[in-house]
Amino acid sequence: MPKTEKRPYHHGDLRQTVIDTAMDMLAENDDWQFTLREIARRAGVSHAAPYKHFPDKAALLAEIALIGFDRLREALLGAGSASTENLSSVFDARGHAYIEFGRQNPALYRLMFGPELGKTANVHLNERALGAFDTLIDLLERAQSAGLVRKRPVRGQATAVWAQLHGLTMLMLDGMLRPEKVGANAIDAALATMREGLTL
Amino acid sequence: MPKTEKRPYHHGDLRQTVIDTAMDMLAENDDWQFTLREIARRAGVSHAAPYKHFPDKAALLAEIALIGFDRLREALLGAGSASTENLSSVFDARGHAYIEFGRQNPALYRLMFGPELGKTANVHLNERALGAFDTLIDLLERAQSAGLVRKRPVRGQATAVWAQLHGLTMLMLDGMLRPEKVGANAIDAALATMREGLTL
DNA sequence: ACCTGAACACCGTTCAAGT
DNA sequence: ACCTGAACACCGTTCAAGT
Repeated sequence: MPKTEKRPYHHGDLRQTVIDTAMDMLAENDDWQFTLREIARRAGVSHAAPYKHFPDKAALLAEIALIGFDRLREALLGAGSASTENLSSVFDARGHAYIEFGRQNPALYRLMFGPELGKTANVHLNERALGAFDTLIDLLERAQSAGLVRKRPVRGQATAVWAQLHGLTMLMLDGMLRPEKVGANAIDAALATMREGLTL
Repeated sequence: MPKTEKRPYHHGDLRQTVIDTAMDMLAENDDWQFTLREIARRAGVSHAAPYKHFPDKAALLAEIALIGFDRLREALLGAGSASTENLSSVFDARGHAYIEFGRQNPALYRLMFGPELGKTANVHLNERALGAFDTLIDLLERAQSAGLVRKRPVRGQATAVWAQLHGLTMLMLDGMLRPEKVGANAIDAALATMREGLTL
């Protein structure tokens, strides 16, 4: 809340304020072009102040991407509890939850998978990103045991599922899934095709 | 070839030189962060000169993205001629050709699907991008008639295939398909899963 | 018709100096 | 321990002026 008030010389919790401000700005555009200087402006501090809390812009981006992956994981786990029964509805629910996360957080999603996180961040990042991946692998293993999914190497299946969802999300955000070209509910149709690749 | 020679006041074909130089710079990095000023420097002209040939940076990006889509289409058409027989090997060949294009032109591929082309370009761009999509739809229709592919709405299947390939390509470029996590040949495995979603 | 040079309004980043 | 102000080396873009 406290964004542009008059502040004493010492801010209090500038680090968190910088992150929050960046998140706010992320929510304002489809693309995520925010600038450190504008964050400082909004936070009411000098443009050099953030450097006391983050070594550089890339470090802030990495921090934010981590938050993004945490939120994505929560959104996925929140969609359908993974009881051994009705596993297929869990797949459906999570597939839609994934794409919906992208639709509702376009700039954040782009940042999470953008090339700006190249070197430094990817170590920590992939840890958490691939946490959700492990959940997917687990789900597929149980679905195979339950006879719901073809017995194939789960890692390959998980890769296929993730790439399918990521691809759909990205093409949607890029505006490439135009209804005239691709059909009205192309996303549902694509998910159905994917399901036929998995299910027995 | 003629890149940094001494030039007369009038360049000759600066427009093409700018495009070529940008393409060269695209090939030098995994990500595509080139700057108009550096292009001008390499081309041996003032940094204002390119503005006589492109209204702004976005226009140059759009031009280059178009070239990228043309090259991708060529790469796809070059991989397996679409005779009615052995359609499934055509699918395989083109799937691999798609991903291989991304691997060999990472910066160009990222630019083609990047958010920088948002407003202006997407009209013309989608025209050509979706040209390849029409080819895919045609392929799927014939494969359905030949009894090789499940009879489902082709647009949905085409969307699934494109999203799968785009997702795999992007995750690969982002370094998210690490062999330790995802298996050594996760891409082939994912493509196999996709094929099982299509074939009878 | 095409290009240059200086200028404007921005960046990210650094660093001595302030509180 | 945390923040500021000025400074540096860059951008993209514009525009009068040069050839």
